[in-house]
Amino acid sequence: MYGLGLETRGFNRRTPIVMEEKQRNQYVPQAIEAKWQKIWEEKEIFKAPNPGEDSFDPNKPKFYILDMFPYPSGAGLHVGHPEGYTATDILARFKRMQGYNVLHPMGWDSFGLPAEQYAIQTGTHPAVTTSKNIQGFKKQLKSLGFSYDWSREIATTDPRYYHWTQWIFTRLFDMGLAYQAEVPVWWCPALGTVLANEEVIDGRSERGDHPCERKPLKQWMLKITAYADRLLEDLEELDWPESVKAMQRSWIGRSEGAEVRFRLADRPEEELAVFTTRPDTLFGATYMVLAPEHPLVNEITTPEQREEVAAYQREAATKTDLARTELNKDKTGVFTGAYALNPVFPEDDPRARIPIWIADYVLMGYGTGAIMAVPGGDERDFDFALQYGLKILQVVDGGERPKDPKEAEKKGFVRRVERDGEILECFVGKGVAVHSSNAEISLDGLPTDEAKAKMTQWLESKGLGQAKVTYRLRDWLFSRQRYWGEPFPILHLQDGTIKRVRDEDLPVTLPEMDDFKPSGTFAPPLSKAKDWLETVDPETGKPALRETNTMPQWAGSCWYYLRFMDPHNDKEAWSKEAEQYWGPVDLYVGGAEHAVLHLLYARFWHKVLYDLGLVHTKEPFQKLFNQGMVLSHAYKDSRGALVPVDMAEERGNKFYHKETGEELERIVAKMSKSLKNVENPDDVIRNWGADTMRLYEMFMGPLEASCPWNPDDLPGVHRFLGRVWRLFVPEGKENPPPLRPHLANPGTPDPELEKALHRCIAKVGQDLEGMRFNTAISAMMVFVNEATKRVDQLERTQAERFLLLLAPFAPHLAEELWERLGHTESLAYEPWPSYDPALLVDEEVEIAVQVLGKVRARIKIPKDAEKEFVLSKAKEAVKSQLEGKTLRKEIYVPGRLVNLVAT
RNA sequence: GCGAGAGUGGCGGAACGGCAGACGCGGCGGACUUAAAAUCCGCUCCCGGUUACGGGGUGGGGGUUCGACUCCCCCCUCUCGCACCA
Repeated sequence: MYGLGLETRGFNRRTPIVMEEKQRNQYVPQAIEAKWQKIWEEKEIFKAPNPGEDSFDPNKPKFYILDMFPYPSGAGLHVGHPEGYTATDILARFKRMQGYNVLHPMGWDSFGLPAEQYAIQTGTHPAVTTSKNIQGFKKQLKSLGFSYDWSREIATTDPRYYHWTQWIFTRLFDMGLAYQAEVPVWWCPALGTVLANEEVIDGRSERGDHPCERKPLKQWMLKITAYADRLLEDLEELDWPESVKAMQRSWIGRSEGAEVRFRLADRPEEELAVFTTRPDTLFGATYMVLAPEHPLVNEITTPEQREEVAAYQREAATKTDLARTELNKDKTGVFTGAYALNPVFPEDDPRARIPIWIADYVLMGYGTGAIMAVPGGDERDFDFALQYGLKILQVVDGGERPKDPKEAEKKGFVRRVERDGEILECFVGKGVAVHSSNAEISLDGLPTDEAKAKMTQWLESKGLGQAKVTYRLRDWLFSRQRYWGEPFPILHLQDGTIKRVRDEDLPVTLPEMDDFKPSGTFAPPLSKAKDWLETVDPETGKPALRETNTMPQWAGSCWYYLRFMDPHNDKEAWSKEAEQYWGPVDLYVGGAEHAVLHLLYARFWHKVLYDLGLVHTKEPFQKLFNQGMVLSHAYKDSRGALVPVDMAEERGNKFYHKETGEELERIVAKMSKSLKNVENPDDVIRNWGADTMRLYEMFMGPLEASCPWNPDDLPGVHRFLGRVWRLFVPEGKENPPPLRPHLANPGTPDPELEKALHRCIAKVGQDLEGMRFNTAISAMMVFVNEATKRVDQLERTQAERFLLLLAPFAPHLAEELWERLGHTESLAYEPWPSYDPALLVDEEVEIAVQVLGKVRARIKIPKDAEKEFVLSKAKEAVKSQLEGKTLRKEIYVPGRLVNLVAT
C-alpha cells in the first residue's frame, strides 16, 4: 500500500520530503487517501437511506446539509470550491457521529452558456462537454474525500431531471403564473441571445463583456411579483445572514404610498396617474414629470413643443440606463406645453394649473412612469425645479428637523438655496404638514404619517386615488434564445393559441443538433430543428409548433434540493414521504454572489409548490451561510500598477520586482490568470494530501471571511497531521509496525492529559456547532502539542477519542489510524466523544491581580477558594502598589481576576 | 448618496465587558546529526533595561464602566451590495 503517488520530479520547497518513508513509517497521505476513498465508495458508507427503505432508522433525527451545486466548467475546481464543501463535509460527518440521518448530496448545475459557446466553436455537442466536465469535477471532489451520498447525484441536463423542471413549469402555467409578453429585453448580438437584466451589467453582458442593446421581444415571464409580499415577510423567520436578507428586501423594494390621478387642463377626458410615497405633500406638487417613453407624451404635447420633445425622446432612447443615471446631478427635461390640474385646488385657482414636463430622471419601469413633482420635499424635484425655474413650495416643517434653518442645513436635514432674493428649501424628512389646506381638507399641523393617511382617505372619497403598494421587483424574464437549456413544454397551435404539454408526454427532450451557431436573427437555435419543431397536438391531432425558447440556468437550480430527497423517482418529482422527512434544508452553504437571484427564485418556486401542497414548509432553506472568498496575493508597484506573482521576489520581509528591482507592495487580490496567482487544488492534494488541503482551507480563518491563500502556511497544518501520525505510529523500519505498542491495549489514563482531552472535546464540539472551524483546529493542535510532550502517557482510549474528534476534519488519516488501532469498521458512525464539565476546570487556577484595572501580579489559588481568601492573597501580592493608597473597592471575578481600586 | 460588513504583531488570525495577541506561518536560539533535511525543545507585540521590572499598545477622537478589541457617539480607511425607485 505504500509507494502510491510518489513523485520523482524535483521537489521545490513547498513539497514535503517523502524520501525513505518506507523505512521511517512516516505520514504519507498519498499512501492512505486513495485507499479510504475506495473503501467508502465500495462499502457505500455514506449512503443515506430514505424513509421506507430497509436500512432506514426512523428514530434518528434528520439533518439536511446542502452545498450550492457547481456549474461543471472545463477549468475544474479552483481552491474556492472546496472551502464551503469542506465545511459542510465536516459538519455532515460530525452530525452522523452525533446520530443524525444526514442527507448530504452533490450534483451539477450543468445547463449553461459555456458548453454551448464551446459547441459553437468546436462542434462538440454540449452534452459531451458537460459529461466530460462532470467526470472531472467528480473525480476532483472524490479526491478530497467528501462524504457525499453519490447515489443521489443529479444533473440538471439529465432528461430524467428536467422532466420535472418542465413539470413544475406546467404547474406555474396552470396557475397563471407563467405568461408571454412583449417586453424590451437585453439582446446581446455577440452571444446571439437575449439576456436577463441581471445578466447585463452597465449595458454589457456579464459573461464575455459584450455590448448589449434593448429590443422588444415576445418572452416568457414568471409572475414572481405576485409573491412579493410573502417573499418579503417570510424572510423574518429565516436564520440567514442579515446582509442577504437586506439585499433581498431592497431587491423586492416594497414601498407604500398612494396612486393619485390628475386631470389634464383643457383635456377633461384624460387622466394622468402617478405613484407617490408622500401623498401628504400633494399641496406642494408644482409640476409633473413623465418618463420620455410615457405613452401619453405624444398626445399631450402642444404643437409648439413637439419638435423639442421629440428630440429629447430620441436622445433618451439611445442612452443606456447607465448613461441616464450617471448624470444624476444635472437634471434635464423638456416642457410638453401641457398642464395638469392639481386636484387639491379648485379648477379656477391659478395654483391648480401645473406644467407637465418630460425628463429622463423619471423611469418608465417604476410606478406609473409619471410623478407629481414636489420640489420642496424631494431632492431630485428640487434640482429639476432649480434648473428650470419652477415653483418651489414648503409643505413640511418641524419634526426631525432642527428649528434654526442654518442648523438644519448644517446637519443635512434641508438644502437651502437663494433664488431671486427668495430662500428656497428642500426638506425630505418627516415633519408636520404646513400650507396644506383647502375648503375641504386641512393637513396643517398633522405629523407626516397622519397627514399621509388623511390625504389618502380624502383622495379615495373623492375618487381621485387610493392607497397603493409598489415594488421594485419585476416579473422574472424566464426565456432564453439558446440551445443548451430546458425546452418549454409548450405547443403553439395554428389558431394562435398555446397549450402546455400533457404530463404524460413529458419530458420534451432537446433535439440532437449539429449546428449550434446563432442564426443571427432573434430566432432561437431550436427553431432550426425542423423535425422536432413541427409536431402534432396529441389531443386534437392537429399540427402544432413547439416553443423554441429554452429556460434560463436558474430553472434547474430552483428545485434541485427537492430532487435530492428522492432522486430516482420516475413517477413524480419527489415523494411526499421523502419531502416530509428531509425537508427543509437545515443548512445551505454557498457564496454570497447568490444572495439575491438564485435564492429569491428558489424561494418563489418553493412557495408556489407550497400553495400546491407539494412541500410542507413555507421556505426551502432554514439556515443559510455564506462562505468568504479565497483570495490570493499580488504585488503593486509605486505607480499602483498590479504586478503578477511570478515577477516578484521576496528578500527579507520586502518584495522586489525581478526585472526592475523596484520595491513592491504585497496586496491581497482576487485570483486571476493575468496575475498568475491561481491555486489549483490538484497540486495541493498531490503535494500535501487531501487532509492537509481540507485542514488548511478551514484553518485560514473564519469561514465567512475572505482571506488570502498562502501556500507558505500549508506546512503548518501538514506538520500537525504528521504529529498526530507520530502519536500513533513509531518511527522505524518494521513492516508492519503500524502502532505504538502501548496503544494496543487500554491503560491508565494520565489525569492531566485526560483534562486536556476533555477541554479539547468541549471546544471542538462547541466550535463545530458554531461553525468556527479554525478555532476547533487550533484546540486540537493544543491537545496534540500537549500529547506530543508525553507520547508514552497517551493512553489507548484517549487516543481513540481524539481520533474521533479529528475524523470530520482529516477523515483519511483518522480512518487509517483507527484501523491500526484494530478496528474493523469505519469510524464514520462512531458516537461523538463526550466530556465531563467538572474536568474542564483546574484544581488550581491562576488569576490576575489588577490595581486600577492594570495587571500587577498573578496568583495561584484553589479553584473554589473563598472570596476573602483570594482578596487577602491578592492584596499581599500587590502590597507595594497599594502602599500609601486608600482601598476604595474590591472586585473579584471568580476564576478570572481581582481588581483593587485604590487611590 | 443609501444599505451591510470589516480595520488587532512581519503575515493568516484568537480573545462570555475581566490577564490582548490562543493556534499557525515566518524569525531567533538550542537538542539530535560527520553534515544537512526531517523531528523535538525554548524564545518571539513595541520601547527602555542584563534580569527583576517599567512604559506604550487593538484605525483616530470622545463617552459609559472598577475594568473596553468588545458597549455608545463622532470621524477616517477598506470591501460588498443598491443607486434618480417618486
